[in-house]
Amino acid sequence: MLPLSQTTGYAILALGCLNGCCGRLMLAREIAASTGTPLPYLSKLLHALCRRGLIEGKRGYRGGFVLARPAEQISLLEVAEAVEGDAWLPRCLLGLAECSPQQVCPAHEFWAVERERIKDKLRATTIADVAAFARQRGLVPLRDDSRFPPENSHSSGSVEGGP
Amino acid sequence: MLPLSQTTGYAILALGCLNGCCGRLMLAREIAASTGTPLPYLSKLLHALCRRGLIEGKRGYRGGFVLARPAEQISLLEVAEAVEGDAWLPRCLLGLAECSPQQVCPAHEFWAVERERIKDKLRATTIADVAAFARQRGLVPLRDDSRFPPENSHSSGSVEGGP
DNA sequence: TCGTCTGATTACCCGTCGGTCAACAATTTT
DNA sequence: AAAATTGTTGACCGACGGGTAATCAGACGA
Repeated sequence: MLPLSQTTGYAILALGCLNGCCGRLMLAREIAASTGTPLPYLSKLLHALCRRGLIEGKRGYRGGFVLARPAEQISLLEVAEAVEGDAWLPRCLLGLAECSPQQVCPAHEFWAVERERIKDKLRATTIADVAAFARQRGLVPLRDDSRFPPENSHSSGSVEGGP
Repeated sequence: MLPLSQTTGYAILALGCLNGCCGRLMLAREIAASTGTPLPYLSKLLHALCRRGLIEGKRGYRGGFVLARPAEQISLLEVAEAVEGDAWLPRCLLGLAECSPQQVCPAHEFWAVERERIKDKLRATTIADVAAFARQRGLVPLRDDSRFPPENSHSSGSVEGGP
């Protein structure tokens, strides 16, 4: 259960990325560039997050993604459960398949407490908190507004092309 | 890093099993039956534990396995590191590949503390503690002494039987 | 309607983990 | 030496996570 998968890490970064782009649609391509996630892989992940109601996607011309709710209302626990699915079930710390309330392993009580502590931490941490981390990496503030021509100007929206 | 793998669980049960068979050689077949581990899979695992110096094996007729040290001196942390190997390296709780002391994730400090707490628990728990769990399952006390005809009334525990 | 932009989907590749099978090698008894 | 017993080893399999490529399908502007 414990260390979240790399895929969940991608999801967390992607959501943090969307948070930096307040209200505006963000392209999967941009999120991929910002977070360092392979675009095709990210695409599937984003779709899954759509199905789970964490973000909203719009396809076609001027499509993209937005957070479905304010970042402060999306906990990492929610993200973890959305991405990890059934793998998020509590397992015995020692890897004992037979460990149960009837047959408790030597670390059973300890692990129950720790697990709850960790879940509490994930519950208390939100996507908004992740923004600070993302900003450290200089990844969020892309804000390539050339994609959103201000209607009163007809500037060509050539999307740079990246490094 | 955290929930130990199923394989480590097998190793823990196997070692606990050997503990119940104080000093005597135990067959891989018996360990497999007692712990519910597939025999061929267990065989490789036992061999790995031999290489890591946790147990000693003897092949051929009247072969088997014994603990290399008293069960009280074998910590679960040692078992985990022996079985999991490099996978036991500390990873970011959130699955962030870029998480490092320079770019700390929102759970970095928290996770460092928790991880140490868990390692301490594993360090403090030994194979002797596992025996209680194994006994709960009624798995340990096989003790099929018919395999050990009393040629010498007092088994001098001559396990080493050097080459 | 057409062309283009965008996400969605399908198929496939690779490495690891848990697991199985079969052949092999070592040791002791006969 | 032969046979019986036991651990050892390599090949192989299926499932799953991470990753890639190519194609499909929806939305908008002209």
